Amino acid sequence: MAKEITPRSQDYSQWYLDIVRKAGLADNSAVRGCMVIKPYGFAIWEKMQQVLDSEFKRTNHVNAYFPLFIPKSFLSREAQHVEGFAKECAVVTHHRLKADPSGNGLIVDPDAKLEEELIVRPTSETIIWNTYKDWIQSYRDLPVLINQWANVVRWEMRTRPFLRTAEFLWQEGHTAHATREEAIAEARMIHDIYADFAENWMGMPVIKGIKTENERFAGAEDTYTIEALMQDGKSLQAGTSHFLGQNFAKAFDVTFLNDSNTQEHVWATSWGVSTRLIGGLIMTHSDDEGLVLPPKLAPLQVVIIPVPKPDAEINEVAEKLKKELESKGISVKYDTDEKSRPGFKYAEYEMKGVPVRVAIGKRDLEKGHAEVARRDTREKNFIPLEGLGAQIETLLDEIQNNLLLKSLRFRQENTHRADDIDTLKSIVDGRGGFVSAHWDGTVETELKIKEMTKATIRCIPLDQKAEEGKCVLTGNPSKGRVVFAKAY
RNA sequence: CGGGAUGUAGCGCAGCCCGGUAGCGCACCUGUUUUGGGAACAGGGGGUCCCAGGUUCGAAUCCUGGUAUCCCGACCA
Repeated sequence: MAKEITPRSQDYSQWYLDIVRKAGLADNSAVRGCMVIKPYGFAIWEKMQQVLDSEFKRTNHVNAYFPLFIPKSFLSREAQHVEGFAKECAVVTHHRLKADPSGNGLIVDPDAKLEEELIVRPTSETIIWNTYKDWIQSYRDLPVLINQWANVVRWEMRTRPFLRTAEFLWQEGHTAHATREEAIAEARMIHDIYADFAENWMGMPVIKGIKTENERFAGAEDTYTIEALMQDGKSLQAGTSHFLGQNFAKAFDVTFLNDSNTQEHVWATSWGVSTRLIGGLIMTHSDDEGLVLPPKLAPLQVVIIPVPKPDAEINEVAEKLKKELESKGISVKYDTDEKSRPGFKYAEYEMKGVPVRVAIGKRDLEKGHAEVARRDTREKNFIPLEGLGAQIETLLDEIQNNLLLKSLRFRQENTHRADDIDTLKSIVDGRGGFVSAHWDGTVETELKIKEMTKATIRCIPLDQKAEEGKCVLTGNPSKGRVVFAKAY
């Protein structure tokens, strides 16, 4: 029994915080709203980075790095962009401290005030487009396909580890193109990469769609989003890819000469996923016993536990199995710590979401088998030592598939249709989930529905079927259903 | 940024009302016995009681001011 994790049924938020804490993913820090990502949590992020980074490179992107600070004036160049971010910026006003003349400690030196304040980047469009201006002259300079791995700061009023922190880690891609079509194709391609990553690596099914005017990125013409349904019936925006049109090119005066010698503004995209994905990963699979990780992203895939403690005979079998698994590219730990007993270790590794646990004791050796437990279903089986490595390899694939199937089933069971506002409200107020409903396409209606139900339009699904209908609120004509849900 | 609460050992808390040598559980260290689902016993270490001022012979406790965090709202990847 997991004695320290609050059950989901009792308090979902507390459960989430318990998992983050007890699985050793992150700690609160001395800084409000900022967390310390601990080695185990960071290892998951590193795995995510590896996969995404190689996908970006496969699609011809390169990495670069731009400054943490942005001159205040840059932010105001693009009108909607300022509006979207101004309220949550950390600002640097001085560059020096000095001893407090009236006692101990330090004060900000008033003589060290900056000419122009610097904003700690909430996102890098402005500093990057200011730079692109110098890089782009001709259609031959295009496209520019750059990604950066960075931290950003958004001064949020309320924070939760991974899901919303004042500082977070992410990647942000910023691309420049000669044509509208090419930029849109780029934004869509990245959208596909994000969706594939969510499903095939995280085992987290997502709805691919477009944001409504009200929900889209400040400064974008279109925002493509992936939305995942969490266990508590809320939706998590897991990644976005924006078609920025010529907004930033115009704001920063980035033009190029096309092949017929005319000046044009560049077309842009930007796209990002953040450490928020880790929050999504937790809330998609984990249970009351702790974290559950899909094998493809688990820092440790298999743990071998000697029962009750290591000895020469067990060590030999365990080490051999470890080598065999490692030769298949599987990460393995043989836990020879003699201070804690097997039961403690079982609970510990379940808490940490290690996909497969192998227990080997004297009795097992006599019978020529080992006890293999899978974290996702918590099933245990005795499997012959002969061929055990291959069995485990298969089992890891099975777990990966099972987690996706399970989440797909959950989403299916928690996706409903609503044809009137009362139904919409009762679903949202009850178990939550995705609600597919008609909407008349106006911001006013969306806001009114939000006010009444707390649900927002998560997206207009890309695979939206043309379907004549009436808006759930106004009864005005609608051409297709959109997805409502409460959001994180 | 509005409403409410809380800061005492690494973590979780009691003590405060009614001022008098700072405690409990977990964790940690040492030892012994244990060991197939979170071991037991014995001994031990660890504290600017959020900060500053005040009242007092004496403050974790009372008073004033600050500050931080958490919860509920509004705002948001």
